[in-house]
Amino acid sequence: MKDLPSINAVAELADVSIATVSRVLNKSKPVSEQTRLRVEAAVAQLGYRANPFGRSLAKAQSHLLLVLVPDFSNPFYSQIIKGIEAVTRRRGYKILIADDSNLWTDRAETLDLSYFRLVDGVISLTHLDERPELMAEMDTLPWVACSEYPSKGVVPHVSIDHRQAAVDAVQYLLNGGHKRIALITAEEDYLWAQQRREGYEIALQRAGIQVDPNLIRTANDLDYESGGQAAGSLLALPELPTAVFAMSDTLAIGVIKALRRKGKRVPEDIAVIGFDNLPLSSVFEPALTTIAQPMRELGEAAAQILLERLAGGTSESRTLAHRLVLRESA
Amino acid sequence: MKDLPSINAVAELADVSIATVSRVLNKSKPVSEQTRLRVEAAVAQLGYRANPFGRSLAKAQSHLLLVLVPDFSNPFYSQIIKGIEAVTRRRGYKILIADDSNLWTDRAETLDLSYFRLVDGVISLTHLDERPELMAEMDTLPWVACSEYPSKGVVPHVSIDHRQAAVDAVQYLLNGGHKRIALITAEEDYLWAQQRREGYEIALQRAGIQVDPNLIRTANDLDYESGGQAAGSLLALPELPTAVFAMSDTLAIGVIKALRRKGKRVPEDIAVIGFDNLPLSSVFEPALTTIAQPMRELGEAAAQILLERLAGGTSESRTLAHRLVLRESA
DNA sequence: CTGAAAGCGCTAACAA
DNA sequence: TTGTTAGCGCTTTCAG
Repeated sequence: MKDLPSINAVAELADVSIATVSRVLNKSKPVSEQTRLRVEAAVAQLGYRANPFGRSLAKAQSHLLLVLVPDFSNPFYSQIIKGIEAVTRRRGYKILIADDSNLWTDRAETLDLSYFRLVDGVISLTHLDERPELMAEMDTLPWVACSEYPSKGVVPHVSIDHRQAAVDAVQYLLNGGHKRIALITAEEDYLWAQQRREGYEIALQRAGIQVDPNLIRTANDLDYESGGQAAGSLLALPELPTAVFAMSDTLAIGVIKALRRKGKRVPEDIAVIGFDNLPLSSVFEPALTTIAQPMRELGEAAAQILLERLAGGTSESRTLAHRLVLRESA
Repeated sequence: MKDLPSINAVAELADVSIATVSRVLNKSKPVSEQTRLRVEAAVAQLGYRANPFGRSLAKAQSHLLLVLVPDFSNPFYSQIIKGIEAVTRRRGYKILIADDSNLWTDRAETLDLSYFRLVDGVISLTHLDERPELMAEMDTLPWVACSEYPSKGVVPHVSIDHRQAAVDAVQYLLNGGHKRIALITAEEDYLWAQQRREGYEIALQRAGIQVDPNLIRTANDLDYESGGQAAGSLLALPELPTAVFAMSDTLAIGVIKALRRKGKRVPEDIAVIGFDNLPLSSVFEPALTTIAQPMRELGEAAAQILLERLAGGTSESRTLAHRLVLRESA
């Protein structure tokens, strides 16, 4: 394409040394008003912008951040990333997004590890246990986990209290008089899935209700169809549940559609409660009763922690508040 | 954090020159079996991975691509990006995503132009007319536009035939006997909005129906509420339309909800047709009749064109096929 | 306040 | 087949 001016061109035009140009560009040392103006004029005239590779090489930092995400077309994650973006951009960082989803399906492909030489830090929304090649990079760079975090270890993380949130959801159903409450869970690789399941069990036990394994289904994925399948298998039960706690709004919607197709009314015959409070959950009919996660804030908080660490600080993990949102489905 | 080994460390350990190390790393020149093995052993032992900044500086290319997107949490765009990611990752490129949405609302903020010094090429999904600071970068780097493209100029682009797609949608309604067909359009900055509107007008004219400006509403945004508002104002009309063509599925859903709230049945009282075929359009009830855009393929094609250009080739613009998807809403 | 020069980690031309 | 060396564009001592 076109050859771009380098710092040398600027120095020459302004009749100063490249060191001086660097100083005015970075305000790293005092420069006399007069030469500063000359340099600025030269910069403007040439349309000069620094080559980031030269800079990164010299300073050993790139102002690039890596966001590791299981699937960024999932609205839950994309909201979080919005939050991350908003705070990092303001501080002059750019984000590199690595979508991990191909990696799960396609065992052959593994995350290109050169990502980690490129960035100053990483925010991970993905599952890390059993990913030693990723965990190894935690000695190399500052990490922060968001929403999902390694079960053991010392990575600072931001998330809601999934266990308590699940207790709240199930308690709400119990308060409504439900006794046979089904659970649609996701693959329990994810820590949040385990914790929500625990919450489900705790709430039932507190109410003196025995956990019935027949009422628990594991969805293959987090999409509508998986929810529908799980609901279908629930409908085969001799005695039906009167309520369903689905671990995500997308699952809940799949469940509701499947129930309706079989002639069940929601919430009259079977109540359904979801999780996440995605934008579409208020649009779907019946509007979803669900646990709201503060997605944008999760992302913002994670970014803030990372940025502070990058600045030499040492911020800690945070737990943000969830909220029970009452609508029509339960 | 931790100091990472450089190419020097490898060279020393393998007892060769750094040039040789570089050669085995890049397979750029023949190296004897024996020394190659020594180098590889050293690399493995040290866990060496090349510093991308050194490499980029020397080769003047980064294997980074920029994706400019109006709002990546919009499922339409995130599907496209999935397509882009899939093909670029396979070729060893990483993508940097710049979300333009803050820029529209927040006039103060403007896209950090240093993005363009960092990447080898750019794929733009965003509106470029009236963005001279962006257009200027087209002389600097290879660009390809996807879905949206500059009205004039020479950027290769990938999209569907929006005009024809709109004709198809409206024709379908006409075939169903509709004569009063409303249009919910979006801000017509976007070329696709203009073209779809043209398609709407063409189809009506061909049917000998006069375009009635009273039946046309411009939504403020592409979200549910905007669709609802537009529908609300349509309902104030003395004579109601019998069908609505909404320029996106999200608008269509907003429209349907607003109509229902006013006691109108869809499609019996008013038929509604959408555009895009987002995943949720088949889940919503009534399931949306809509024009399907091949989102993933759009992204893949755009990425292929860019990659070929980067490789010295000269691929051209492509128009992909759309598809009318008949479901329940019209 | 300014300039010369070393060095960041790598590639590639040139020599051997 | 291998090594030496000159950059790539920038930041940062170190002198002055």
